[in-house]
Amino acid sequence: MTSDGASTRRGSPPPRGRPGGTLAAVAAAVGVSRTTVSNAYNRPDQLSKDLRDRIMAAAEQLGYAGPDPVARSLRTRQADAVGLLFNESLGYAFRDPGAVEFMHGLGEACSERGRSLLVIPAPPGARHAETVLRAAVDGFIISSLSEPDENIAAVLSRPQPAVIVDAPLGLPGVDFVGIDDRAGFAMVAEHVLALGHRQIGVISIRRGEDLAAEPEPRPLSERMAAGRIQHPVRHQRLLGLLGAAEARSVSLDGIWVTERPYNSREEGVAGAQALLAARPTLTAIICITDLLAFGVIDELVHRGVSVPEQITVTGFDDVPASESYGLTTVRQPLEEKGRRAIETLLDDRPRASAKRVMLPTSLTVRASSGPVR
Amino acid sequence: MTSDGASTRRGSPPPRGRPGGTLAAVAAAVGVSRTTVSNAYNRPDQLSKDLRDRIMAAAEQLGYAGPDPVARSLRTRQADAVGLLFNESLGYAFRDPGAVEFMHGLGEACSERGRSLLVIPAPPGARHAETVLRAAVDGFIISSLSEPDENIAAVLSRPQPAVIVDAPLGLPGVDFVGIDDRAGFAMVAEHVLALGHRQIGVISIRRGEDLAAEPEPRPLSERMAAGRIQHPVRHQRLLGLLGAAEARSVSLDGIWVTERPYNSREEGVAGAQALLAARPTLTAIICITDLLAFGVIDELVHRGVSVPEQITVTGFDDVPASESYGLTTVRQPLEEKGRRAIETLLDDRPRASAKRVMLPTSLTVRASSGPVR
DNA sequence: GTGAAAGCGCTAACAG
DNA sequence: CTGTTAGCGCTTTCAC
Repeated sequence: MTSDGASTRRGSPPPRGRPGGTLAAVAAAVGVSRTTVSNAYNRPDQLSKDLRDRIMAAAEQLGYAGPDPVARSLRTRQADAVGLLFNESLGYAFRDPGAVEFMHGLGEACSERGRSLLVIPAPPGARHAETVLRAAVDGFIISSLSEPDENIAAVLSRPQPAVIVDAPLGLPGVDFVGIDDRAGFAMVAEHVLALGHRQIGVISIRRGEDLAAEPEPRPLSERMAAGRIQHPVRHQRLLGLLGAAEARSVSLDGIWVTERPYNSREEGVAGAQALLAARPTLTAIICITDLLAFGVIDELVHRGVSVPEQITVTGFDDVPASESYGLTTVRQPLEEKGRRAIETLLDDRPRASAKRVMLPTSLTVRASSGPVR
Repeated sequence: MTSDGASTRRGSPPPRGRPGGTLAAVAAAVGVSRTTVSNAYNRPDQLSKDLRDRIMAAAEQLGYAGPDPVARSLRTRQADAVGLLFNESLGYAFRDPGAVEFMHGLGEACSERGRSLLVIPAPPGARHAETVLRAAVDGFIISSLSEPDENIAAVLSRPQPAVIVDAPLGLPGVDFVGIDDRAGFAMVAEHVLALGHRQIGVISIRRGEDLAAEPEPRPLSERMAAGRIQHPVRHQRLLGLLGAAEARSVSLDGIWVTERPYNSREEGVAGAQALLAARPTLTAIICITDLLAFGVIDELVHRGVSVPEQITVTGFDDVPASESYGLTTVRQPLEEKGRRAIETLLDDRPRASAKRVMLPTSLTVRASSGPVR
């Protein structure tokens, strides 16, 4: 396991770095009490300017950079930091433009409130509960994890508040910020169906386990029936598609789905290849994310297949690059999701029950979708 | 100013969230000493399994999630987190694939050591010294900031160790991890020169101030002479180009540079347009980053200009996408840079002097560069 | 304006 | 295996 370094903590390993005095030392040097030095830093208006200057001078000379953050936190019971539990390894998270937008919102909202963001990677399967339990934060953002997760359990066991973003769904008593993935995805699906498409390929994502065992495209109905453990967000989106088809009484027989291990442009390429090989007659490819759709478009262009004349392509998220790609997709306010998450987490007003913030989605029709021919 | 929220901290605002007992309460409930409970969590092998189980049961019942991280940190003098001071706003940082690779390395290295990453955005001009001073971390990574920076001063005033990545250069006594940007950039420059190019456009980046005042391309020699404050990394790269030209006794007259406000594909497009408008005869465009080069290639393809037959394009960094772009560039081990930074920061062995880790760069020639014709 | 006293919650010797 | 003793460095009443 990886998180072992932390538990191997015995003896008193003198931490590296310069010594750095203490508040008490400064007080002694100036000949005042600790209170006064503390005031010099925290309530400058409580001292004469002259005394304050003398204290700061002494501090500087002693190499004292100000109150120790940890000690201060212990005393004030505020860590001035927010923990972010992410569903991916850090590096992977940063590669996903949707995640990036979201984190941007988080980051800005934190800055505005003088909080830092403590990023805690929680890739599926990794045992980082230790890390979660050791995080000095005022609260946690849990971002689109699947439910049975030891990290979530760890977060919820802690006394600090938490807000869940996107998933898991419906954890009782925990604040939630997200979108209606099902309704949102139903919008693109309906759009594609309305254009007359009946032979449709779907590219979704599935992580972990025995993925290699069944990478081949298969009918959507079969896939849904299999009901394997699936990420809630993905699952909701597929349900939206299903609902749209049912609403129109469209047969599910023409809808096939392939599942890829990552959300990346490359997997979009591979997904398109797999789909086209298995179902050469399809007229539309619906992707569960924009990134996958980019890969699909790349592949189709590469093959000389015109979009949307020959094949319609759609995404989901509306990340910044989607506009230049002319991608038909569903917009969700990613950045705002981040902001609202922080806002909700740090909102001190007492509440009767868990808060539930649902952000709007909207269909954005661009050049990548057109009527079937 | 933004960091004000933090300083408005008076009175004792009872933090939200469930109450959550203390170690002492658990000890009392079980009828043992605090040491024993502490041991139950930190040195499980020091107790009988039976007693430990009883303790854990009592803890669970009391809603005690384990030792308070802040109190533990105060006692052990370890925060189990490292601070990352970044030169950009969070969102912008994540948009840069080079930065993403680097952070990936940081993240992985942190995970392996059971550390979290506390991200502190430090966009130029923002006054986040307060945030830096309040961060509960074991040390700081300072990532490619320009020198006169209040945040750097704040970090260095603290007793914790720090390591500088890429820039600022040559801060005495502080560990450094980076590459030789000058020598690295000289490699591509020399490559382009060797291919016979003499009419060369350069796209660099400049942030802040009166940028709008002089966005027009101008001769490189003029730009270097202007000697405006410039980001060290960019400056070193341009120096590398200069050196390569001098080594070949190539006249600087044919080399023109445009500076863009961001490192993005879009700015690459704009840069190419500006350069081509000002210098229609150029046969090569050298970019200071891969991302800019992608934009240049996009624009050239869009114009029907063939690369490299008509115009050679080069980048710098060798981010993952560069391979599929067929971009000639200089490879730097971005992810390893992240790993080594953490490694260096957390290396407890006493050292005589500041460590200086220089990572290798190498020229990667792909399809985007060719002989002048 | 300034100080004395009392802990925040925990872990690390050291004895038993 | 378990308990006793001492703080880590700071902020905060409350009095002067």
